[in-house]
Amino acid sequence: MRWRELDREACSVARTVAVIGDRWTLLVLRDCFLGVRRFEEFQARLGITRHVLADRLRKLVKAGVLRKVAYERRPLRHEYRLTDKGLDLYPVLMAIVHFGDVHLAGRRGRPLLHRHKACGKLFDPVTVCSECGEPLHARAVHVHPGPGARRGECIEGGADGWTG
Amino acid sequence: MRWRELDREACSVARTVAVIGDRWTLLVLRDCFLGVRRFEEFQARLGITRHVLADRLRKLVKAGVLRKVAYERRPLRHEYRLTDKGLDLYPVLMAIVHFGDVHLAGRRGRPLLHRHKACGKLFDPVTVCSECGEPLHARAVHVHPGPGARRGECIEGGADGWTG
DNA sequence: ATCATACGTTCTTTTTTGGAACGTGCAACG
DNA sequence: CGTTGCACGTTCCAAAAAAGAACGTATGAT
Repeated sequence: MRWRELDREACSVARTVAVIGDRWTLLVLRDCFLGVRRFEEFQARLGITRHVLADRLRKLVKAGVLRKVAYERRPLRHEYRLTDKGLDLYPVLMAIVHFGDVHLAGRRGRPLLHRHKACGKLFDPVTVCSECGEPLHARAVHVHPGPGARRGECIEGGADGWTG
Repeated sequence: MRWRELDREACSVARTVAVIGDRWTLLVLRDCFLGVRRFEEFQARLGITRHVLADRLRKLVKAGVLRKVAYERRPLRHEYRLTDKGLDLYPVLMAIVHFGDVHLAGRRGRPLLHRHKACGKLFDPVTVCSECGEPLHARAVHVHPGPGARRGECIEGGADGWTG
C-alpha cells in the first residue's frame, strides 16, 4: 500500500491518516489550533523546510481542513485558517496532547494547560460513549462491519483478541 | 527539526508525534486494536514492507506501547501486544476513526461500527471536559503555559486568534 | 537605489521507503 | 535423509521524500 492508495481503503483510520498521518502535518495542525496562520510563522516555529511546508499546506487546503484567505492586497498575501472540517480535528489533537501529558511529560510537568471557558476550570479531555456518557476503554468496545465495509479489509475475523 | 529532535520538544503533541506520527505506525496501531499480533499478519493486512514493519514494531516496543511476548519456544516465536500505555492510545485512534466516519466515509456509510459493551448500544466517541462533562469545542478552550513550558516554544503570545 | 517582508520555488545532498530475495530455526512429510 | 513449509526477520538496490541553502517575485518603506 502506498500513500496515494490509502484514501481508497474502506477504513476510517486509513482515510484520516491519508490526510493527517504525517509528522509535519500534525505539527502544522497543532500550530493552527494555537493561532498560527502565516507561512513565515509556521516555518519559523517548526523549523520545517519551506518546500515541505508549502506541500503540507497545499494538501491540507485540498483536503478541506484549511482554507487560504487573502488578508491583504497590494501585495497579495494569504493566510491559512482552519475550516469547520479542520476544527473537527480538535478531538484528535486533544487526545494526542493528553497521551503526551500523561506518558511523556518531563519531571517538570506538562508544557501546556487547558482551561474550559464554559466551566472555568483546568481540565483533561475525556473520551466518552455518546449513548451512555461513560468513559470509553478499548476492552469495553466490540467492533463489527458497517455498511461501508468491504470483504477482507480492515477487519477480518473475530477481532476481539487484543486483550492481554 | 528532525525526527530525532522531536521528542525533546517541550510539547506533548511533538512528543506523542515522535512516537506515533507516521502513517505506518498509526495503521499498525489500528490493527493492534483490532486484534492483530503477529508479524506476518501485519504484513499481509497492511501491504507494508517487511523492513519498515520490523522498524516500526521495534520503535513501538522501545516506546513502551507494544511488548514482545513469546508464544512458542522451539522455534522461538514472538507476538506483539499492546501494553497499558499502548491501550491509552485508544482515544487517539477513536478520535481519528470518528473524524473519518464523519468527513471521509463513502456514500455507503462508515466501514466499521462500534458497540459499547457497558450500555449495549452503537456509539460515537465524544470528547468531553473532565471537570464539567460538557463536549469540548476548540473555541471554548483557552490555553496557557504549564510547569513544563519553555520560553518561546509551542506557544508564544496570545494564542487565541485561530477563530474564524 | 537599497532593504525588508511575505510567500513561495529551485537545486543538490541525505534519508527513508518500496520491492524482491535471502537467512534462520524448527517441525512435519515422504 | 532431503524437502517443504512456516514465522520472523535481514540484506540489497532502486525510487521517493526530506533536509538545507539559495533564488524568485511583488510590494512598500528608507
